[in-house]
Amino acid sequence: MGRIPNAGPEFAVVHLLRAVTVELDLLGGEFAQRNGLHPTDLRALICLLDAARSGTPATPGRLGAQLKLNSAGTTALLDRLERLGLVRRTRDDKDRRRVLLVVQEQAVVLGETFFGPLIGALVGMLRDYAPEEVAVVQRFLGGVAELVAQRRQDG
Amino acid sequence: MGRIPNAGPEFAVVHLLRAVTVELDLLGGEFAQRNGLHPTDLRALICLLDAARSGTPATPGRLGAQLKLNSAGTTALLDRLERLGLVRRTRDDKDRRRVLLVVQEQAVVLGETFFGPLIGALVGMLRDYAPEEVAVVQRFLGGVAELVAQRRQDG
DNA sequence: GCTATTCTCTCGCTCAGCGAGATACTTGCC
DNA sequence: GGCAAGTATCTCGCTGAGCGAGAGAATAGC
Repeated sequence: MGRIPNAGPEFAVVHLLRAVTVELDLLGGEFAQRNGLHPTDLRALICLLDAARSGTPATPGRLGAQLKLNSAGTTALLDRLERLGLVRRTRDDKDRRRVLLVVQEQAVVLGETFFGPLIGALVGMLRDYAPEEVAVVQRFLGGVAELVAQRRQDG
Repeated sequence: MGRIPNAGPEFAVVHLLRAVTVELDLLGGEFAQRNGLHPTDLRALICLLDAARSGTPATPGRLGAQLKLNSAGTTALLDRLERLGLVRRTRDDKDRRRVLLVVQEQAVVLGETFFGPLIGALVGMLRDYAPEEVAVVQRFLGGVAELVAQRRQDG
């Protein structure tokens, strides 16, 4: 092909990064399928668990925006999650137009089943890294996240 | 929450890694939509471009296996890609049961449009890193890819 | 009170992907 | 050679995720 230059450690990093995301996607997809849910459901669960952890109130609107679903798709998604007993809808008494999403215990367990071992393995791997090296990795990942987020904004 | 321990630089790395994959997924999805194709189509394109680059002959069967699609889904995917002029099907004269997938110039251009700027930005970012630091990042990403791939095999 | 707006849900639709099975070609065994 | 078994791809009918349009319910601003 030869249009995209393709040599040197920088390009190795790019390729590895892509390989990592592909592998993680596939892992997530397989886990989702084993547990009778769809990749979107798993992503939704991640968002909801993150929101719960950070104390942000979760609502259908917010979730739909994060996942780039329209309202109809979001409703269908929540119907699935509620049917599986992972989430419960509650009316917000402060603003009764809103629905608050309460993550159920089972969802936490599920998230743990998926991420727990992964985190464990990763932490184990990082034990072989010196603190400065961990800091480098951290700086790099932060940079990539920022860079990609910026590209998304530029459209 | 509190079940998943959640402090220290290792956990920052885990969270960043997840954030990166989520952002990259979303970026890919948005790019796909802008160009009238689906996330799966983009992933297929990546596989096909990789195969072309490495000289591996691409066939529907191989592609379907990589993307975890069954044969019907793979056929539909290729119909889309062919209709868009990104791929052409050719009979293999060595084994006339097979179909060889030829990536069209337009697909290369498309891949470049997506990855080119991203690679450029990443390479730019890596200019601020010392060679040893790039090596650390490389080692880390390689380790993660291997780790995830292994987890996928254990099922 | 009345209109704007905001948040969620319902309805009808399109189309990606699945399971089952058809089709075409190759390989191996007699 | 000819027939059975195996392999690669495609066709058909279906399920269901997600979209667009718009309805319903509650709030905010005048």
